[in-house]
Parts: sequence; C-alpha cells; structure tokens
Amino acid sequence: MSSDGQRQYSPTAVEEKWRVIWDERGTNSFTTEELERSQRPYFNLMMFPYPSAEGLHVGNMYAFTGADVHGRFKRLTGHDVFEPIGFDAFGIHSENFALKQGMNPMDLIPRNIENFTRQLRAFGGMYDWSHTVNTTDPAYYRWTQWIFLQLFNAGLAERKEAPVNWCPSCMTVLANEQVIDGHCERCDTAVEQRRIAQWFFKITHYAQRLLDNLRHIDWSETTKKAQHNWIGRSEGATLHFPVRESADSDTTTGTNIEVFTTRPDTIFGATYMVLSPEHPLVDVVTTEAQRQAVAEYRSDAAKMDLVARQKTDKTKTGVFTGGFCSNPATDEAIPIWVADYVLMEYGTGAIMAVPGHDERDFEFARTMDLSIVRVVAGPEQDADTPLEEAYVGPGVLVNSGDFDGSGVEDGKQAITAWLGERGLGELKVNYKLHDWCISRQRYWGPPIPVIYCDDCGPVGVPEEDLPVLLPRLEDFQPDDSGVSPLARDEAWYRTACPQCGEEARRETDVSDTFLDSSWYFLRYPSTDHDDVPMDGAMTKMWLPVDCYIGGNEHAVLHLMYARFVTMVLHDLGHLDFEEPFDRFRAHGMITRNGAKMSKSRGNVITPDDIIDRYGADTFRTYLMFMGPLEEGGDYRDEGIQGPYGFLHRLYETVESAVQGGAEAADPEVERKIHQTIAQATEQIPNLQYNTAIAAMMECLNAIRAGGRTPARSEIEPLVVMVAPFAPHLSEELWERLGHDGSIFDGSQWPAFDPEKAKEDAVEVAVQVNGKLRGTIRVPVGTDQEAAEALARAEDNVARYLEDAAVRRVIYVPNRLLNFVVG
RNA sequence: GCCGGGAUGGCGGAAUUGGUAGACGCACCGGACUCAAAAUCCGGCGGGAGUAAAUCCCAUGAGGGUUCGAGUCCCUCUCCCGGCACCA
Repeated sequence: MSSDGQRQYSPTAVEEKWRVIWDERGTNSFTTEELERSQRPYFNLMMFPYPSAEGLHVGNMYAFTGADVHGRFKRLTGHDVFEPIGFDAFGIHSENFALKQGMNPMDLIPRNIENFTRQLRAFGGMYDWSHTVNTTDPAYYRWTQWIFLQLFNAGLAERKEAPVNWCPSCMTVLANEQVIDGHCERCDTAVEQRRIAQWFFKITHYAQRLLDNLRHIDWSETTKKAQHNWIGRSEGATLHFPVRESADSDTTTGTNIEVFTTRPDTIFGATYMVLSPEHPLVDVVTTEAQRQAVAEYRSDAAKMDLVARQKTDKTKTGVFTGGFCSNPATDEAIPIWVADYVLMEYGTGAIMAVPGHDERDFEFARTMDLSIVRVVAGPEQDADTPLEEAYVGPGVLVNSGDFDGSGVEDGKQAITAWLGERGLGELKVNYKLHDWCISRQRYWGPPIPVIYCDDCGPVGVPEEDLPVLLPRLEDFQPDDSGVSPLARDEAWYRTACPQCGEEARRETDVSDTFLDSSWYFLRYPSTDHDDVPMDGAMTKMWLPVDCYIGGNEHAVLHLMYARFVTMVLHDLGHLDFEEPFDRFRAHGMITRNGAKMSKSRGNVITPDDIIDRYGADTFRTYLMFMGPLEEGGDYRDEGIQGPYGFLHRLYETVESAVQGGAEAADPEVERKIHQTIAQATEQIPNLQYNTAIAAMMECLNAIRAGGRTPARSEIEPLVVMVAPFAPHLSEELWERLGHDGSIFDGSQWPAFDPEKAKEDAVEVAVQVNGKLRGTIRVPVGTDQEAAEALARAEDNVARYLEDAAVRRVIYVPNRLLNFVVG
C-alpha cells in the first residue's frame, strides 16, 4: 500500500498470483470431454521448440507471444481455443550437446524440458499443459514409427544406395536441405559425398500436388514462394541421343543417352554432349585411348567436396571420352564429354550442350574449343550474326532445317513432336525436389522400425510390437564407420524375423527429427488416447489447424514435410483433409539496437532477466509493439519503458476508477473508446499488433486527459482489449473491477457501436493548387457549396485566390478541398 | 545470376490504400513537485527563413514521369535484408 491508500502495481506479484489461479482453475486446459464437445473449436498452433540447454531465446518468445496473442484474442471473441505446446527433443542438437557435457541425452533432455516449461509458464502462454507432446517419449515416437510403417507398407519408403551428404564433423548423413552452401547446417563443416544405403520417402511422387495446393492455401506469400521454388517445376523434354560406334561411322551401338532439356527448340545447335562424372554410361562410351584420362577426372570429382564441386564461378573443367553420339535432329556425330558442371541429381545426369544459347555451355565450349552454332536469332540478328556470348533471349529459329522461322515457344512443341515420331523425344516435366532421406547414423532418434532377414529382406516391425524402444547406450559417440552407434548393442539389434522367425537384425539407423515434427500437431488433440495415433472424433473436431504462426526458416523443411505426411495419411484413409494448416503466417526477425542477435556478438537478450525486471506482460506488450509481427522489429533496451509506463498507468487508472471515478461517461471519451474498439477488432486478427497497441495507448491518454478519473464503464473495455497482450494484469484488473471468474471466459471482447464512434465534426484540409493553405472545421457530411464558402472566408486561403481565376474545385467530403487556379 | 521483402525525424515505427507526412512510443530539451535525486505530472520536439507570432520554403534512398494532388501509381538507378543457385 502506498501512502494515498492505493496499491502499487507489482508485475511479479500479479503474475505469480494468476499463474497459480490459472493452474488451480484449469483456465487454459481442456478435459477430454471438453475437447470432444467444443462448440466453436479453434486450433491455435505455434512451432514447438527444441529444448536447448540455454533455455528459451527471444526469438522463441517473439513467435510464441505473437501466436499467443492471436489465441487469446480468439478466445475473448468466443472461440474454444486449443493452444498446446510440446518439445521437439530428439536430434543432433541435443546429442551433440550431451556429448560435449559428457551426459546421456536421456538424462539431459528431461532437465531442459523442465527449464523450458518453467519459462513457458512465466511468459504467460495460454498453454493446455494437459495435452503436450515430447517427441522422445516412447508413447509419442511409437506413432512416429507407425507413420514410417504406413509409408513403408504403401511403397513410399525405399531403401537405396545413394550419394549422400556426409558431414565429417557430425559423422552423419545430412539431407540436402540441411546443407547450406556446401556446409553442414549445424557445425558449418564442409560436406563430402559418400554412398550409403538409406531410407528415402518418395516425396517427389507428391511434387505436383504439393505445388498445386499452394494456390489455395492461406499462407504467407513468402513461404509459398519458397516452397514453389524448392519444388522447382520446369517443363521441357527428354531427348534421346544414339551412341555411335565411332565418329566416322553411322552405325549406332543400340545405346541411347537421354537428356532433359527445357530448350528442345535449340537441338540443331547441340554440338556436343556432356555426362556427369557419376553417369553410368561413362564407361560404356569411353574409348580405350581416353580411359585413363576419364578415370582420373572422375576420381578427382569424387574426391571433391560439395563446396568446391558447386562453385559456379570456377572455370569449367571436363574431359573428352573419345565417344560420339548422333544429334537426332541433324544426324551429325557430336563428341561426348564428361564434366562436373553437370549434376547427376538433376534431370538424367546428362545434357545436350548448346553453347550458342546456354551460358554454361558457351563457357565450356570456349574453354575446350568446341564448335558454337547459332540457332536462335533475336531482334536485329540473323543466322550469321556472330555470337560473342550465349544468346538466351526470345527470337526465331535459324540453322534449324525445316523449323527455320518458327518462334522459340512453337519450336519446342514442334521439334519435340517431330523427334517423338522417331521415338527420340517426348515432353517431360522435371522437379528440383529430391526424395526425403530420413536415415540418420546417430543415436538420439527413434529407431527405424525395420528388421533385416536374410530370407525375407527388409521387413517392417509389426504394429503391435511398437514402439521399438531406443536402448540406453552409455557410449553413443558417432564414428567414421557410417553406421549408427546402435550397431554396438548386439543384444538390442539381434532379433527374430517377424515373418519367418529366423535370426535377423534390426535397422540400426534412427529417423530424421523432421519426421518427428512432421505430425506433432496431429497428435495434440489425441494425447488422451494411448491406443491410436489420432483419435477419429478428436481429429474431426480440431483439425486441420486453424492458424499456425512460426518462423520462415522452416518454409521448405518442416512445412513441406508436414504437408507431405498429411497428404500421405489422407491418401491412406487416416485423415479426411490433405493440407494440415488452413492458415500459416511467418513472423519476422528481431534485431537488437539494429544488429543481428548472436551468441558470438554477446548481444542476446535473456528473457528471464527482462521478465524479472519488468514482468512478462510488459515484455510481451513491448515485443508486439516494436513493429508488425510479420516484419519483425528492433529491440531497444530503453524502448521497453513505453509499454512499462502504459501498463502502470492503466493499473493506476483502474485503481482510481474503482475508488470512485466519474459518475457518467464522457461522450468524447466514449467516442475514442469505440474508435479504439473498431481499430483493435480489425487489426488484431490481421496481426497488426503494433498499431492496435498504439491505439490503446491513445485511448488511455484520452481517458486520463486533464487528470480525469474515469467511470468504471469507461476503463473496462480497455482492460479487455489489453488482455491478449498483458493477460496477468488484465485478470487482476478484471477482478478489481468486481468480476468473478477469468476475463478470458465468456467472450468479453467489447462490442463496437458505430453510432458512438461517429465524429460530428471534421477538419477539412483546404488546398490551392495542391498546397495546404488552411483547414476548416465542418460538420460531417458538409456539402461542397458550404465547405467552399467557409474556405474562401479563411484569410490565408483568400489571399491565394484574390487575383487568380478558379478553374476547378476538387472536393473530397470530410477530407479535403482543393482550388485549382491558374 | 534468379526469387521475395525493404529504404520515411536522433531511433523503433504510423499514414483511412492517391487526399493535411511523421500517429504511438523511445531518446532528448524545458517546466512543476523535491533540500536533492529517482519516480510521476505538464509542455516542446523533421530541416530552414522569420526577434516572435502569422506565414513561407524544403523534406519520405536517387533521378524522371502521370495527376488538381504522389511516401503511396509508372519508368530508370543505388543500397540493405532474407531465400535459392552450374537445376540444363
């Protein structure tokens, strides 16, 4: 109590009080029955965190606050908001950290989860703690393994030996998506190539659907665009080039080399052929004389790490195989080369080189002194215009036999059809998307539920035997063998074949963490059901997710895999929808004092410190006030004073109103309140939190103007509108205002009354030739004649109109009046 | 190179989608309260001219254009951030 009898706002005390009350009353959690019987279900999702040893960072807080504000707003407007949280606790992060600490992740993870839970409660998330998931819990990963089996049984999981990205530091295989610029996403070590047998999910089978659905899902444009590019559809043709016995002989060997090209129209300019070093036909076409040179080149390419291999600015290298093939359009013999600028992973691993109209081929042809032919003439060019560089623009075909004069686009169709008549070409769509390698030669993940039997081959673990428990290993250090540490636990991997009962061996690889996170949202509503991954009724009630807010760093990994897994489960009859998230919004990044936050810079904000000092409510409000959620913002240490003062003044104002405020509402103030209601109601669902908060600040300033103490009815709507941002404080003030129960129960969001918000007079700008010369205050809806008369009476306006002829008058009612003179 | 997003006071950011640029907040300056400081409250705050007021000029990355009127639309350019990248 302070001397004047009013209580002081103590964020720490208020927040602690309401955390306890929420828990006691179960304010934020649903019982199983409540989940089953919801009237207006709303599934509000945020990206579950990886529980690091460092604890929650501001980036997490920012995202979670943005999502939590959304959930709380939906709840205040009468929805049953299900807002769960969980822990994505498997994976290389935890494993590496455990190795460094000399601890077992099985001991480390529960500790981290405990700390995260404490922080998530402290920040005031509206989490349903009775429906949480932990990916490392056998009760969860049992179903992750079940999902593997669904794909396995449907023929969508495939074991194949493939060149993979190998991180020599993490000693494991990485997905293409985890290789950033030739370096390991986690430790930044240069990645090498290796060939290992791996399990792949055939996501490429879904490429077109994943692409098509982007058109109708309500997602952030940036995220959709990233997925669009990642899928990388391109239309072209597969063309067949018959291999010849020799340069001078017309005889073909019967072998064809297939190429994928987006420019079949330029085939008359294909003057040589290039195979990637890994291409299986290299040995077939290489002549005896060139065998050694080719072998050396291939072995150099194999040794090269992916960084060096993928450098686009290095000079092109290659070697002639000695072999020739026929250009199917010209029937001329063209030489076959091997060069590492052709990648085995895309298309067919072979290209027809058209140096005249492809920059890379041009560069290679120049280096190797190969012939360059023009087959497209752009504007002001003809068949003989010399080529100083590759011409990739539009034009008409030249030097192309019967197709001369045809446009580039028509030529593509016509030439492909013409080659097709001879069985040498067909239209083809290609995608950049690769199949998803889910095998990891590590310890800390769910074992892939497969048993290898000498007689039966790979056999899926029967569903009733799930989960395949991850054994506790004391030595889980990965090694250079390319095999998971689980291969050291013989008692674990030795088992009987489920089909024939003979001695067999378990798969010792574990699955990718992205598999864990590809379906966690499907699990949340069903955590009360141990016997199924997704309960039918719960899934029908709550899914798909209504709103998902998260970081765009997951645009092409997590979000693509979640869509894929959902689509597969739909096709297999487990779900009745094929897109998991109705709405997705990517939040922006936050910086501190204009600089990126990073541990190495030492400028990372520790949420615990800020919350201790200012309270979670102030922290939340400030984070949301910094800028638009979708654009991010800049955290300035002094800036938090604004929201801090705002919440203090709100507290004081409510206190004094309760002690005895004004008898009746002031119409001016009431107008401001309703204008604020209108603005907040419109902007909060659009995630324009910064401007909504600004409006509330203005509203409080208006309420307090002139040191006035408002009536309770005047301050109450503001307390509700602030609730999504400052939930603890709002509960406290709601109670002080004499209400029982939670402010979040019973749809308290204030109703907007347009009549009360209406202004009766407006300022109209008066311009002469577009320059502001005065303003007039007029009743709303004043007509031009009246406004003009008033404006002409203004001294400063009259001055400019004196000796000028008014040619035109532009009147925008309630806004502006412009005299055009001249 | 390609794709996406930006550039507005000392700073973070507003601007009814073509109609009074700078809301709200931070920082700063002045004042009140105080023995003093903190906290709080009141006032000021883009630049320039003007003793001041009135008023005028300039100003939304740069340059041009459309328009009665442009931060907003069109063209050209510069820089910054994010993603993809020898993808045939």
